Formats: sequence, structure tokens, C-alpha cells
Amino acid sequence: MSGDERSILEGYLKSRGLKMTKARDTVLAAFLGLESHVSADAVYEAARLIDPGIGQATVFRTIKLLADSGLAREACRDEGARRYEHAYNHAHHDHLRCVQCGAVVEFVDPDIERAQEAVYQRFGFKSSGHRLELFGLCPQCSSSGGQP
Amino acid sequence: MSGDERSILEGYLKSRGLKMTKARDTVLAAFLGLESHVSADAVYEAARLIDPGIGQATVFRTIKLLADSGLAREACRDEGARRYEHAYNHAHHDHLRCVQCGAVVEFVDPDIERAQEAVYQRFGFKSSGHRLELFGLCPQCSSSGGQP
DNA sequence: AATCTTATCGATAATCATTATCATTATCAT
DNA sequence: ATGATAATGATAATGATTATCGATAAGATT
Ligand SMILES: [Mn+2]
Ligand SMILES: [Mn+2]
Ligand SMILES: [Zn+2]
Ligand SMILES: [Zn+2]
Repeated sequence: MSGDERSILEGYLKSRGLKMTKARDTVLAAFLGLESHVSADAVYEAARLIDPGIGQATVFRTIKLLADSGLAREACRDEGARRYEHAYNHAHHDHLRCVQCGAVVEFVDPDIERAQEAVYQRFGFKSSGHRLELFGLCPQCSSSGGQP
Repeated sequence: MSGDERSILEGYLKSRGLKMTKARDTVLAAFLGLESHVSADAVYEAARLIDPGIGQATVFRTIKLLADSGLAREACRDEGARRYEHAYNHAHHDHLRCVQCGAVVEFVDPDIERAQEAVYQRFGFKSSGHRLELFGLCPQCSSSGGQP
């Protein structure tokens, strides 16, 4: 559970004739050291703590490699910057977000997944993934009225 | 079913001390004349056919008003520009998109909606909307192999 | 270990959709 | 009609991401 991700990245790179580099190692470590849903900029900041000379473009490029290799995935598609989350040993799930305080709950609902499959069949589509975000007010925010 | 949308916009504007203008009328007409999921740029092009002198910024601003007044809503949140769809007399629905040809099917699934409500209750959230997009291959694209 | 090919780096310019700015003009309650 | 104020259109600015490019490092081959 330590160097697994690193070997996955190495294997992915090798299979494409790409190279494992110091910078990519830095970005990987930075990403793995962060939790939940992180922006490229957050990864950039974490990477600079490891190697202050790393370039922002390299972070963007490497995050894309992480996503392609299956180590990262896009968590949501909202305003502003894209956010990524760990994909290795982190199974598919959907998100429930509080529109007031931004709290995010990750969940998997078998009924929803099953009903989605039924929709695919109804229209003869072959499934290749989905994105579901539920918006609402978390318990704290709904008890404390509307605006804080 | 003709001037309804116009009265809705007028009422919304009046309630906020805003003014009904020629430009806003133009953007509304342009938007209503388009179907399905349109970008601000598509509305801009349609609006220029009505009034060639209209400004792009005005189109962006007015589309936001249409959304706030309930006449338009964001249809999806993918790459590139935002896309809007009619919201008046166009009830909530989700989208099933072919990742190959871009075809979009609009659907409503009671089982999914019901299961979503259950998720809200499970976590004590108060619902305020959701966004669901299913991705896959449409019947045509999956029968004609992978890449066209 | 030296060499050689090629991918990668970091800095910086470029994109692209959307917003902000601002001087001029239009709207509308009076 | 008048005046207070919102709206317009041109244009600059923003912010996230991508493209460009000369210099450098990776790693296979000798
Ligand atoms: Mn998540
Ligand atoms: Mn739709
Ligand atoms: Zn909350
Ligand atoms: Zn298709």
C-alpha cells in the first residue's frame, strides 16, 4: 500500500514510451499526500514544498497522466478549477454537496446504480460511466436557518 | 403559449427594479427560437440576426437573467462553454449522452428520483436539485464498432 | 561510463469563456 | 417632458488551462 501507485504510474509510462522523472515523482507524492477533492493549484502548492522549482505546467501535465493511468479521476465539474480525487483503491461513488457550506458527502446507492442501468437498457445505450451530484442543505446549515 | 415567457421576464425584472429593454427582448426571442442545448455564443449569433448591433456582453448578461427568472437553466457542465435549455414548460429531466457522436437523450426516471430522495433523507440533507449525466454509446455507435 | 535519441522541463505566451469597467444612451416613474 | 438610474456595447481584464520553445534530463545503446 506504499509504492503501489508509483509502480502503476511507472508501468503506465513505460507502456507508452514515456519516462519516469523527478518532477513526476514529486507531483505524484504531492497528490497522494492530499485528501479529498483537490485542484491542480492545490497539488502545485504541495509539490512546491517538495521541490520549490517545479513548474505549474508540469503539474497540470502530470495530473493528466495520473488520471490517464487510473490513479486520479475528476471528482466534480463545478465553477472554477477542476477537482481531482484519488482513484486507486477508491471505488466509484457519487457526491452530495451542501450548497451553503460546501460540505461534501460521498455515497454509493445501489438503487440509483441499478436504476441507471435500466435507463441504459431502455434506450439501448452501452454504459461507460456517469456523473451524479446531489445539491442541498446539510443538517447543520438547514437548522441554522438560511444564510449564516 | 406565445407571450408567456415575455411576461415572466417582465415580471421578474419589475420585481427587481430592472428594466425591460430592446436588447433583452432580442435575446429572449433569440433564445426562444433555438432548441435543445445552446451556448451563449449560439444565442449571440441568433440575436445578431434580429439586431446586428447587439453586444456579446449583453447576451451573457441577459442569459443570466433568463436563468434567474426561471426561463432558462443550465443543461450540462462539460468541456468548453456552458449550455442552456428552455426551462419554461420544460420539466426537470436528466441526460444520457453518446460519448462517440454526442447524441443526447432526455429522460426522467422515477426510480432514480425516488432513490435520490432516499439518499437525501439518509444523510439528513434538504434537497435543492441535482445533476445527473449518463455517458455511453448510442445504439448506432455501438453497432458500428468503436471509432467511426 | 560515454554517447545519443528523444521525452520532459520550466518559463512564458496564447486560448477561451466569462466578467468587469466605463462613458454614453435608453427606460420609465414622476 | 424630465430626471434618476439602469442598460448598453466596446474593450480590457480575469482565471484556468494549453501550446510553444530552447535547454535539460532520462534511459537505452554502445
Ligand atoms: Mn469523491
Ligand atoms: Mn435537456
Ligand atoms: Zn452545510
Ligand atoms: Zn452515438
